[in-house]
Amino acid sequence: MSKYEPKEIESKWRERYEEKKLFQADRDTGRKKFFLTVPVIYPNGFLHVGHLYTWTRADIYARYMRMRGYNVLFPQSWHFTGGPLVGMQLKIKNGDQKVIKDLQDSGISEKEIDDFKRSPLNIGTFFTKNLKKDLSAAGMSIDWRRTFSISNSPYFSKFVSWQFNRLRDAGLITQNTHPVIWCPREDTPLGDHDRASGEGESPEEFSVIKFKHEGMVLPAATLRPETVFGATNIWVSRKGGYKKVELEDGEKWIVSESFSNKMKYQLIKLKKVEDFDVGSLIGKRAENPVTGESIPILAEDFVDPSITTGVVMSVPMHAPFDYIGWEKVKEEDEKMYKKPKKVIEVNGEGEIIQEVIRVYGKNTSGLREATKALYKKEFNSGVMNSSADGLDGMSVKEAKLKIVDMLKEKAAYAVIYETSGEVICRCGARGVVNLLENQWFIRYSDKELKEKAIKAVENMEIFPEEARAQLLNFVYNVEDKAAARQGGLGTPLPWDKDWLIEPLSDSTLYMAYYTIAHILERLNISEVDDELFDQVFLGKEIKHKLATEVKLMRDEFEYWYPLDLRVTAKELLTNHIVFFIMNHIALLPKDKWPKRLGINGWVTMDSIKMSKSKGNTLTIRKAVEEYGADGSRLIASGSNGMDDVDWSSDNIKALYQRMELLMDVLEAKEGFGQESRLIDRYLASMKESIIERTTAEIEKMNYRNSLFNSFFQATDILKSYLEFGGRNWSEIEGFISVVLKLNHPFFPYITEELNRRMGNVTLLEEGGWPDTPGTGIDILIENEVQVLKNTVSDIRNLMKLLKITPKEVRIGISDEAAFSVYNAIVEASKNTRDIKEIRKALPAESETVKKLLKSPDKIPQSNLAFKYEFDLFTQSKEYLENTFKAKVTVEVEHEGKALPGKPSIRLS
RNA sequence: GCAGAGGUAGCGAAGCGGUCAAACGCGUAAGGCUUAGGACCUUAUGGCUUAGGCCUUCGAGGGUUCGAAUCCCUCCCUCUGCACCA
Repeated sequence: MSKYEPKEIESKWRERYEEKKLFQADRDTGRKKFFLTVPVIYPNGFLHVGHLYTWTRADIYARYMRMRGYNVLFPQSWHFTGGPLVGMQLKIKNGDQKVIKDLQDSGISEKEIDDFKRSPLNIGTFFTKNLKKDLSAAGMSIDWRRTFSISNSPYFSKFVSWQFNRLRDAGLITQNTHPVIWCPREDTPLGDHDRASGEGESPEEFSVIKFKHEGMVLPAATLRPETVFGATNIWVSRKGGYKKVELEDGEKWIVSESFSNKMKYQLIKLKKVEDFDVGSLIGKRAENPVTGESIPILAEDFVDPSITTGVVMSVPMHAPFDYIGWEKVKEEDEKMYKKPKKVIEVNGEGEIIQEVIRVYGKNTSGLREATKALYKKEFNSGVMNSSADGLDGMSVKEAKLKIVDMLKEKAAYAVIYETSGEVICRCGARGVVNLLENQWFIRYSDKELKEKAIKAVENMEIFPEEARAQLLNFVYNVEDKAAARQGGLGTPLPWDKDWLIEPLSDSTLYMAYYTIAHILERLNISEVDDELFDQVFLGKEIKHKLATEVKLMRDEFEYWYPLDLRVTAKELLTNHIVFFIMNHIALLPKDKWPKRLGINGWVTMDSIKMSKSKGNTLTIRKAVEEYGADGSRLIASGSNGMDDVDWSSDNIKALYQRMELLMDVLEAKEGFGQESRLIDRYLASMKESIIERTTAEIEKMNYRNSLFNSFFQATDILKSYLEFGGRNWSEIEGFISVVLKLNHPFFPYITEELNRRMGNVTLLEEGGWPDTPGTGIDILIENEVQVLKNTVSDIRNLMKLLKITPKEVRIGISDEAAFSVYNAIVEASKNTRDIKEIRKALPAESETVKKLLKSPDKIPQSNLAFKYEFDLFTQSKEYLENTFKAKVTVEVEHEGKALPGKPSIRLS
């Protein structure tokens, strides 16, 4: 048994590839080009095999296209923009043990960690260096000469500035307010990764309805303003302090102390703040601005003064908490407390409020669930009833919009923001919503841009096809995107240097930058300006000081662009991919728009998505160490489309085992000869069939199907060939050589090694993809081998059934006449399954005809050949005798049980 | 709710109008190989069956067809996304 040692062999080939600079792609107008990219990497940790999945999918395509003769450019770069690197630096500096321990655990030295404290860039450069090593070790055929770091390259910053200036020229930049979650202590935006808890929470818009009480406003915050018709009372809390605040316009609001502190973040300016005894309100009454009703003000424990205003309107029939509250107070004060009424009807539901409370229970978490369920139900299928004066018969969705107008008209409406759940900063402070003023947006909502984008997506090639509908939906719904922020790393907005362009917005067009990076970054930075980029990317007349270089870059861009394939995981479909497409459309002419997308799912480990936060990662480094690059790359064949795939080391073992089978065959070369048999045709035919199928699948990035054919099927077929007595070395050699080529994109090293062991001197890169005219495909022999396999299994069945071990197996093959009847029936049945019709096509009635036409729906669709069937069985006698340890005779049967494709079997 | 995907043997997963009782893999069982175990190889794995047969299956129910896991209708269920977070 020849054991394969990935480590040595892989590094041997890697060195050779590097020496020969096989992955460096230069402009070559004599060759067709293929340009593909994967997203830039955020270098704040090691990559895991979840990432490897995406990269390998791209690399396979790169290698495939290279074998097809294309000049393939596959570059890779880094993304430093935003908060994570800065955040990590701060955490290390502050001695965050978890972060430090993680770094130590992944083998990073104290000296390096110390280095990280000094600058976030040190972290980035450390990881870029190491990640580059890991990706190369995993066999990525990347041209590293064109690499850059977004937010760590002044040249790239010039490029982004140019991009934003041009977006602004096109009227696609606008300014507006924008809510973000904010740490009031550190006075910075509070991104997910900076949170001790509350990951995924986002700002939520609340309506404030102004209830009036003695010249003061009780601002009740709600997500469901349409239920105001059913308000029975106002709740406040006894737990927190309240304030009376005076707004700029003179309105006096009673709000919780906590809210009074947050109002400045919501751009509500306060003239005066004074303590207020909320107890003095209890039992008093407030006026509902919509209905004019006077309702009591009561205290209730479930009101949390730290959320929104600390003032809540009670709508018992539409809010489980309120319902429970009402049940408590209704006895006490019957006369001041009117009976609650329903204002929303849900078709087919009766007392829905009681129902949800019954189902979910009366404890706090139950009521929370009940609230969610009720909101969902009423929002989606609720209709306002006659208690909602003016909105009667309107769906809740409509009513929600309408009530806002009504409230505005009565000057009883305001908007505030609150976090959708509790967010705690790592510094310990509770996050608030900050309504940022003058935030810069990219206007992705622009109608013309959207229309173009939709057309572009419709015309793009997308693998898998399912992703298209989703993507169209996202493009259709995309809104303006806040494009700049304060803090972190990034390129300043060219016209407003206080703002830094945020990570999703500075990485929409960088694929174009790859085409020129290696030239641009050699120039004198002070000479790199907007005109230069206009001339390179937009084809403006070249009259730059650096005209020679500009011309060079223009040529590069013209040669390499458009981007032929973008490969990403599915989570980027909703944001990055949309922005990427729209920026291309906004800035570049149509012939430079992206052509193809490849979307994939995630990698799971025991069915849980692999991610750093879940702690179930296997780094690329470790995977390659343990399983070899080829073995690790097997992950790419996990799925055809966007399905998630599970990391399985069992499959990797199976891969190497099968590869070793090929090695064994190669080593046994001396045992084979030139003897030519019928089964050779089978191997030759299957070789071409496999080429055809594999090519069709790999072309569409259906790697699961592709590998199934090119490797697992192929090795099975070779096994069958040998079993059935195939001995022709040149057939075997030709077959294995094709198998190696077809699998080279997946497993570059081991295929390269085996190719060498076959005595081939040329590298597979130069060998080319094994195209086939398909003329060698002989479907008859493929069918007949199947007949042989079926017959073997039938014999086994019979032996079991009869409980005998035969001394002799006699196999009867139908005569030639029967085969021509059979084929005539097959042909005829392609047009009709009407037995009478089929009979018409046959020369004469016979036993064979009768048997074959017994059940017309069972007539196979494949033709058979007498000569093949007879010869195949005859030539396989040795194999059959070995298998059954019995004498085997094969004879032609003129009258008997035998049917074409179903030889008769007699055991004795 | 909207949008997308999907429900197939113990499990994972193909098949998407006709050799389908359903590829392939895992699991399980038997045999071989081994001192033994593992690995590996072979075979079996819906039910019944002493000559290759029959019966019931592809979420449920209807329909179209000579023929349906595959097409159409209705229903039930599951998963993913609905953003400004990288």
